[in-house]
Amino acid sequence: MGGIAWTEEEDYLLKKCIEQYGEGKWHRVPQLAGLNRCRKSCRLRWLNYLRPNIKRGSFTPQEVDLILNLHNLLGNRWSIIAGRLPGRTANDIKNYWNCHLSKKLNGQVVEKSNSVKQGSIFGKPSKWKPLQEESSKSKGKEYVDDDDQNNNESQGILVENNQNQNTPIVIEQNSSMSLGNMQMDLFQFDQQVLKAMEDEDGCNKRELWDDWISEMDLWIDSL
DNA sequence: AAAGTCGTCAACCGCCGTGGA
DNA sequence: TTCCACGGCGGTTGACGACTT
Repeated sequence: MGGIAWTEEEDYLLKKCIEQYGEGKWHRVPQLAGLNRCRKSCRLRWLNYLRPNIKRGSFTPQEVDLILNLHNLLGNRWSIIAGRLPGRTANDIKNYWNCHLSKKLNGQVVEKSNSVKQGSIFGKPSKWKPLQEESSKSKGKEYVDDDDQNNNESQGILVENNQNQNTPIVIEQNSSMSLGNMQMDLFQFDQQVLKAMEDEDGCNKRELWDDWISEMDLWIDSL
């Protein structure tokens, strides 16, 4: 483990505290619960372990499929991915990805260190690595992903991000989501979003994103 | 049986965005 | 407008059990 393990007593105190005072106000939790832990540790322990309805055990094939597809679209945005998988925590999904999926996919479509390059509808400002650093990928030009060693030639289109010019948007062609018989043409959807974004000054990005998430929710609910 | 290596995952770290003063 | 505290996030670490040599 990466730190000092929580004891049963600490878990009990934290749980009791959250039940009494509710979630939030994490800065007060250590004091209220009588724990010698920082606010972040308390929050993490609650979210990843103590919270009700947390699903334990191995991931189902459906969940894995969903993770793969969502990661392909969103990159390493584990909290958003976790939001689409009821009962699973972002930490669980991140660990699962790092232990299983990234290795499986390494050399194919996604690589752990720069997975964010793939299929992100909206570039994430600041933390996301600008594609300009990649010699073979220039702004506004089609590219062939270097990481795709299956030679599937996963081509995409780089579109300049309105908000942060260092963070291009990458949409993979032929990207779709499949789960059983369900099929969703996300590339087509992405194109609609991009078209809409071109017409805006960037201020509506959040709304577009929310719309997209809502569409995703409806789709998942329909499964 | 012992030593070395690998895989897993809970916990920590540091950064960022946001909201209030 | 600036500063600060806080919540939240993704990346990383490291302990420990399982497996291999």
